[in-house]
Amino acid sequence: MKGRLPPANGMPASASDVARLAGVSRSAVSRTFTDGASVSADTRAKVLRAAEELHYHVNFLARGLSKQESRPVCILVSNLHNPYHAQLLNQITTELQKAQRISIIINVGDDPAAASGALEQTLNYRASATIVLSGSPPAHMVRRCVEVGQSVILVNRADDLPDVRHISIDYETAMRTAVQMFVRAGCRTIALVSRAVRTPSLLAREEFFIKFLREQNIEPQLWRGGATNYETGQRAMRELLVGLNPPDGVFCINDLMACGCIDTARHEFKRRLPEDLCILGFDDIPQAAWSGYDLTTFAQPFAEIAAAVVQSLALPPDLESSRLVLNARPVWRGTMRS
Amino acid sequence: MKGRLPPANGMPASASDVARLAGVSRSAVSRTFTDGASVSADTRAKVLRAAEELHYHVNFLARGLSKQESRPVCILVSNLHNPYHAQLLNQITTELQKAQRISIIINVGDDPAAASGALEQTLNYRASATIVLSGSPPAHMVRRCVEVGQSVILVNRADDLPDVRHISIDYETAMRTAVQMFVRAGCRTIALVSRAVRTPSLLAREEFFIKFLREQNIEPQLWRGGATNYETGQRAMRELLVGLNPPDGVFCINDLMACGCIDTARHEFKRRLPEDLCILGFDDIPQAAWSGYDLTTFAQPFAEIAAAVVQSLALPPDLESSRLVLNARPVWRGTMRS
DNA sequence: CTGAAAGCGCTTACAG
DNA sequence: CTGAAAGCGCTTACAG
Repeated sequence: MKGRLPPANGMPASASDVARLAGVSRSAVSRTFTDGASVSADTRAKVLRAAEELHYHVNFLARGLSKQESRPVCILVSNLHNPYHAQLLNQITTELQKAQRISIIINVGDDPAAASGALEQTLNYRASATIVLSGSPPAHMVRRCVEVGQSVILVNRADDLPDVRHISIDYETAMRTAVQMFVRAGCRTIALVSRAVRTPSLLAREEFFIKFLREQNIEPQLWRGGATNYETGQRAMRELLVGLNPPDGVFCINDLMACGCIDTARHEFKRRLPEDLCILGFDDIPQAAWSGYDLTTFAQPFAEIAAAVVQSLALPPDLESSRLVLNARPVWRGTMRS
Repeated sequence: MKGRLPPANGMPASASDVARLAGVSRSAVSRTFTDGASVSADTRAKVLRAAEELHYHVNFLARGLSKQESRPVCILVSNLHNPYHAQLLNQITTELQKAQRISIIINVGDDPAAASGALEQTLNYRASATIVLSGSPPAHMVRRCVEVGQSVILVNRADDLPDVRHISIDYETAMRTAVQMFVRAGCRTIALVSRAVRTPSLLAREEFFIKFLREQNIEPQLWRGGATNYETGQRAMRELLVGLNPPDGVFCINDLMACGCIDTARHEFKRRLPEDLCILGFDDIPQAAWSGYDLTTFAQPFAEIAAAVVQSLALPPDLESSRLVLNARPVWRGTMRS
C-alpha cells in the first residue's frame, strides 16, 4: 500500500518510485527513458503507465552526473537593450534548442571584470561550452575552461586569445566596400564615429576603414564617445556639424549610433539624407529598416553565426583553436547615394 | 606519486582528487567549500592549496542533487527582437544573478504550443521556478509544476491560471489615464490599434481603454493586425488615414506599433504630431525616447517587475497563487498635446 | 574539528 | 530482456 502512494509531498517522483509502482526494477525504468535501450514492450508499457501516474520526469541533472556529460551551454551576454545583442541571443538560443541544448544565460552587465566571474560559474555548472557574446574573458580563465574540456566560443569579439574558437566577420572586406561606397557617393569630408573604449571588433572596423580611406587620400575625422548608443550618436553629429569642417559622409561604427546621427542631422540641422550627407552604419538592427531611418548599413550574418555556434559544439573539445570568418554584406537603403 | 597527479585528462578535478592531494578526507574538502561549515584553518589552507593546483570547482549539479535543491530558474521568452522583451529579460537576469540564481533560458519562439514543451523541460532540469515572459502554458502543465514544488511566475500575462503567481500591471488605472489624456488633448475621433490574436495582457489594455472611452461617449475605431510590430503599425496608420473617418488620436497597444504609426503619419501623410494627430503608446521601449519618435507612452516598471520576480522566488513554494499588481506610469513626450 | 558511511537520482556494464 | 550492484560528485548526520 505504501508502495502505491505517490512520493512525499512536494518532491518530484524518482525512478525508484516509478519502479515500485510498476513492479519492475530501477534499471527497467531507466531503460524505458533511454533511447535505444532494450526493454520489452510489456515492461515499457507498465513503466510508462506508472510514470504518467506519478508525473515522472527524468532528472537531467542526475543523468548528466551519471553519464559524465553535461549538456548546458553558457552564454555570456550584456546590453540586451542593444538590438544587435538581443537579435544575436534570439538566434543563438533558437538554434541551440533545435540542437537539444539547454542555454544558461549569464548577464555580464557593464563590468568588464564580470566576464571572469561568469566563466568561473560556467565551470561550476559543468557547461560543455561557453559562448561569449559580451565581455572579454581573461586568457587564464579561458585556458582553465579548455583544460577541463569546455570549449569557449567567441562571437564577434576578434580577440586574439589562444585555445578559443572564433566566429567573426571579415571586416577587411566589409570596410573596403564601405570606403568604396563613400567614394562613389562623392563624399570628400568623411567622419568616423566610434567609441573611446574599443572592443577588438570595433577596433578592427576602425582600423580597416581608416586604412582604406587613406588609400583614397582621404583623412577621416575621428570622433569618439562613451557608449555605442543612440544618444552618443546624437552628440557626435551635433559636434561634427557645428565643427570647422562638417562632414558630408559619416561612418558610424554601429547602427545604434547611426540612428542618433540621422535624427540629429535631419531634425536639428535640417540636413537632407543622402543629398547633403551620407550615413553608413553597421549591424542591420531592425530599426535600420524602419522608414524613419532607412539606414544603409552592413548586415550581421545572424543566422550564419548561430549555425556556426551550434556546429562548433559538435567539434571535438580538444580541437585546436579555430577561426571562422563570415561576411557582412552591405544593405542598400536611403542614407547613401549610389 | 600517482596521488599527486592531476586527474585524468580532460576531466575536471573532483573533491576526491583534491582530498587525496591535500591529504584529508572528502568531507573536509566539501566543508571547505560550504559556507559556515567547521574546518580548522590548517585543513582549510591545505584544501585550498590543493584545489588551486588542480583547478577544482565544486560541481553544482552534484551539489544540487545531494542537497535536494535546485537553484536554476527557467525563463520562457520569445520575440527578443521586441525591445520590450529584451529589456525585461535584461533586467530579470541581472536581478536573478544578484540573488545568486542561475537562469536557464528557453526560447518558445512563435509557436504557442511550445510553451508546453518548454515547461516539460523545466521539470527535467528541476528548476525551482519558471518565469513566463512569453507564451501561454496550459493549465495542466502549470499544475504539474506546482505539484513538484516548482513555482510558476507569470509576468504581464494576466492569464487566469490557478496556482500561479502573477506579476502584472494595473491596466484599469493606466487606461483610465490614457483616455483622460486623449480627452484633454481634445481628440474626438480615436482609433485603437491592436492585434487580432490578443494575449490576455493586450486584451486587458483594449477592454479598459474601450470601456473608459465609451464613458466619454466616444466610440473608438478598432484596427487589428497580425503582429504587434513596426510594420503592422505602418499599415494601420495608412488604412486609418485613407479611411472615411481619419482619427485625430491613436492609441497603439504597444510602442513598436506606435513607432510605425508615427513614421507613416509624419512622412507619408505629412501629419504634424501632436497638432494634427496625437499618438499614445505603451511599454516605453528605448526607441520611444529617440528624438525621431519622442513618443508619449506608459512605462513598464521593468525594475519593479524584476525585483518582484526575485522576491517571489523567496516565498514558500506551496504558497497559494498570488497576484502582484504594479503601476505603469505615463511618460509625457511629444506625440500628445497636454 | 574530522572521517567513514549513507544517500541524492540517475546509467551501465555484468551476469543471468 | 532483466535485475543487482557499482559509480557519477557532492552533502551531511553520525560517531569519535
